[in-house]
Amino acid sequence: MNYWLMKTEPSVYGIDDLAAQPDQTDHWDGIRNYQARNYMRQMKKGDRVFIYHSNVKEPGIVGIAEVVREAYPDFTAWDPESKYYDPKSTPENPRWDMVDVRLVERFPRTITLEELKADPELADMKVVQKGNRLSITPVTEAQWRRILSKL
DNA sequence: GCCAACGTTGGC
DNA sequence: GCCAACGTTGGC
Repeated sequence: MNYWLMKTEPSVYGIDDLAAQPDQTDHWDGIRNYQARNYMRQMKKGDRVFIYHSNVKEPGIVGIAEVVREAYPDFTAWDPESKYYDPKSTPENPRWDMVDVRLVERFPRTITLEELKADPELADMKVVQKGNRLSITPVTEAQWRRILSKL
């Protein structure tokens, strides 16, 4: 099993939106960055994902989801009405993928970016590094446990 | 709202 | 294939 961190802006789609879905399961669409897409393609059923809220007063990790369906074409790229529309992606030759995730746990509090940055053991995490914009990053098992221990 | 960092685009 | 211009991300 592998671990990941996925960023999202709660004003667009947050953990509460995931919680509101039937079976608390939804597809994770809108990834339009090749590196993030490639990470997503590596995700396996059962992998665990930290849900991270960005662009808010207190950015940080708010809960855990689980991969329930591995990468398949992101159909929002084919929809001219979608904000994620990409005319270069077609059903015949899809450029972007998504996965399905199910909410596992909503944390009682946010594990803030500030906390993550303050922990030397987490200095290698992409999310604490300056200028990082990648919305999907791998997390090691040691980092995963370290973060959970903060709750 | 600002702006640094970064990815992508397109002219050459 | 280079690189300037542009758009986006996301912390602050």
